[in-house]
Amino acid sequence: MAKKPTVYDVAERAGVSIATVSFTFTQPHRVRESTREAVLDAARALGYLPSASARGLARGKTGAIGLFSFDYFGRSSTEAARNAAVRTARGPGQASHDWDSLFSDEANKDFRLFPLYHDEVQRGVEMECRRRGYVLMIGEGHGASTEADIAEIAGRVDGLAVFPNTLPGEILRRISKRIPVVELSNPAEDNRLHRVSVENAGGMALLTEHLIQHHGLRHITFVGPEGSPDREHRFRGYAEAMSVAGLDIRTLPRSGPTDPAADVDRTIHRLRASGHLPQAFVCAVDAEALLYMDALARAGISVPGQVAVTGFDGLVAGLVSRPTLTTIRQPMVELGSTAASILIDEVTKPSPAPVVKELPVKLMVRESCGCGV
Amino acid sequence: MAKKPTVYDVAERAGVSIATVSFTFTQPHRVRESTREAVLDAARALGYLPSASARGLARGKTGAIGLFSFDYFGRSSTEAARNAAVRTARGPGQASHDWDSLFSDEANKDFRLFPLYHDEVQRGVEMECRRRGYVLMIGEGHGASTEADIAEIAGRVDGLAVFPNTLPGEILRRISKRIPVVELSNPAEDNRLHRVSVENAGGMALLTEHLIQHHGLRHITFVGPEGSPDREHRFRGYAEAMSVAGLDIRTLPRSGPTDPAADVDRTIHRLRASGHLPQAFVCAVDAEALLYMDALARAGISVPGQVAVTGFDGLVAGLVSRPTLTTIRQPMVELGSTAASILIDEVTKPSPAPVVKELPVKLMVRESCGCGV
DNA sequence: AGCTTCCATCTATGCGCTTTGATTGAACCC
DNA sequence: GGGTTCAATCAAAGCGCATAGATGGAAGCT
Repeated sequence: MAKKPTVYDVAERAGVSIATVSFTFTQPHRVRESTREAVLDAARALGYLPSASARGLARGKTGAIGLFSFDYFGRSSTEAARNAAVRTARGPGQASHDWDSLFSDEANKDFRLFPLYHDEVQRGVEMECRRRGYVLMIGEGHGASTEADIAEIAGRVDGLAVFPNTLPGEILRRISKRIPVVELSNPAEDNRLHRVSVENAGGMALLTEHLIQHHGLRHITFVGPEGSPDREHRFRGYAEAMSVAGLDIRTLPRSGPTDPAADVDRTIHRLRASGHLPQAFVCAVDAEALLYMDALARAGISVPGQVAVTGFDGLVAGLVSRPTLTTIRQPMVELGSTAASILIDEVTKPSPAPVVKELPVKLMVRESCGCGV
Repeated sequence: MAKKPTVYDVAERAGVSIATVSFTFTQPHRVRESTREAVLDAARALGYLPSASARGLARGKTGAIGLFSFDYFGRSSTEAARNAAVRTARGPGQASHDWDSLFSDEANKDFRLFPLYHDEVQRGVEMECRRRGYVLMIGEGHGASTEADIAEIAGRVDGLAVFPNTLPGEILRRISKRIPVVELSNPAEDNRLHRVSVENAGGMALLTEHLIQHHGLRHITFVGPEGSPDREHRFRGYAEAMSVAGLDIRTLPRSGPTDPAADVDRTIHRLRASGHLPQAFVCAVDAEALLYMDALARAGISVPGQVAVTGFDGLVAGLVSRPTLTTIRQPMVELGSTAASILIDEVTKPSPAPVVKELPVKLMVRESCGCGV
């Protein structure tokens, strides 16, 4: 690691001023061909690479977009996907703790075995950044990220995309005064950030209507972990479709994030005991649906024979599960690329008002609703 | 986007010098409690965030690690995983072009549906970076990346991890003079980069021995796309195990990357016609194994009944395929975290010689070799 | 020839921060 | 009380680059 060469070194070797060196890299047309060659030769010979820090400082822009994502440990959705994979791979008879024996690497538990929601979104961001000549900086956080964590990212990008519930609202508001911030969900509060979301309500209404009209179901219960704005919007779609059809709206709480599988087992048991098992569980997210399919299988209840189950997201896990999962697929990659696009536009030319986009979703009719079995 | 506040603004508001502001953020113990509070209050009031560019320039380090990865379009391994997913989801009778109808988003073809090799490695890099207080910068490339592409990344990180075949060797060598570079594979040439790889030869030997000793197979053919150093090392392991057992070494070329499925179909057809179908195909990578399992199924040949198939990598796709794939699992997450770790160590305290690590692999005995069916 | 234009290049400044070495008081000691 | 120490703070010098404005010279025009 020899001392890093700078514009000064290149300029000296090429016999020009540093301005000329800078120009040959940033505005080649302003430099005569012959001198340009000389500069490039010198740069090559010295192994020169422009320092992004200096460049960013001088220009007042970094040329990078940040994505603030989850950290991956202990998230229940990840758990659910893990379990789904095990069930699929080993058949319903196998307990899910077999997982570790499949992939165990003592020092290296592998928590991430399906491309989940945020993975696909990240891919979209990457693609758009690349297309527009930006680079991507990845940060990870959890609700309680410290100021320092986030400054580490926010200080080095021109725009920031964040998943919901990864950063405290107050910090987000502060950051958004300096750089554009786009949030990837329906609004939890009116914080005037840029925003890209999907047709949560419309999609869920569509799905619910499918169960009502195509399958003639009437006892349909909505389930799913509370606390996310997306969940509320989806519930609204379900509720609307049920009202229109003159059906009762029913929803079940979840006691908590500890051992969700056992929690769902208890719920199923209680419902069956009281004779109130619904004809369908409409779940707020795929991960929850997989959890319910698992629990129903354990209880010896056939899906979709006795009870239908649906999800929302469109994870690959729902495509390889048995039965395959009827769900609403979000355009996750597009979600990411749209977010990046908004940010880059804002960097270039700020708009006075927050940009809000809602992307269409798509009903994926598969087996778990009772179709095609 | 009001004018971004700087140390000067904070210093003025807090009634101190900029040095004191800097110290309260970087060496809090050096400033008196009361002034520290004053500075932090001022910073909060102004919405101050330190500029990473300025900081990087002043410190001579950026605090970021780069990962140079593939771009995702048109890669055959991705194709193979896609097809495996379809086969799994729809049963062997369904053609794989059904895929698009499953997930179609006109404007947004979704090429990335399983966590492939590089996804898992990336996760490892992310984890280690986070643990050590670095941020991650993602770049994507293809063999022909321009100098400018790569400078964009290399100029803004303290260390760079690269997948093999993503950057021309000469550029890599140049970059490695300025910042540590670690390559994620066995060496293609002796370029004196840092390196982390896995026991390619040993793992493949182990797998081959399993087929020979446990299943008593004797006609075993090695297949897999050429051109990667990893492939060569794996072939060596296979060849050694065969030699030790006194068996013939056989390998099949692949005609090219265009329509690999048809290519494999032809290969199978030709082998069967000539009566030389082997008892097992030992594949250099999981993706290739999935391709062979597909082709064999299309030809009406039972796996593992008539022919065994094995892979190498340990992708999730091989866990959900039918039959499940016997393979060698690489510790991919650990591969990534080790790479990041090497880089960060080098940034802190450069070592005189290239650091080379080889990680252990693990034999995953599943169904496609003939076990447990 | 004398004028203007225009192009290629250079000089000089500043981007926001870190860090060294200097300065100032206050506390301490004999 | 004079000298010593130490903690807290500050002034100033870069870090490597972009860029506005200055400069000089060649070409074009009358």
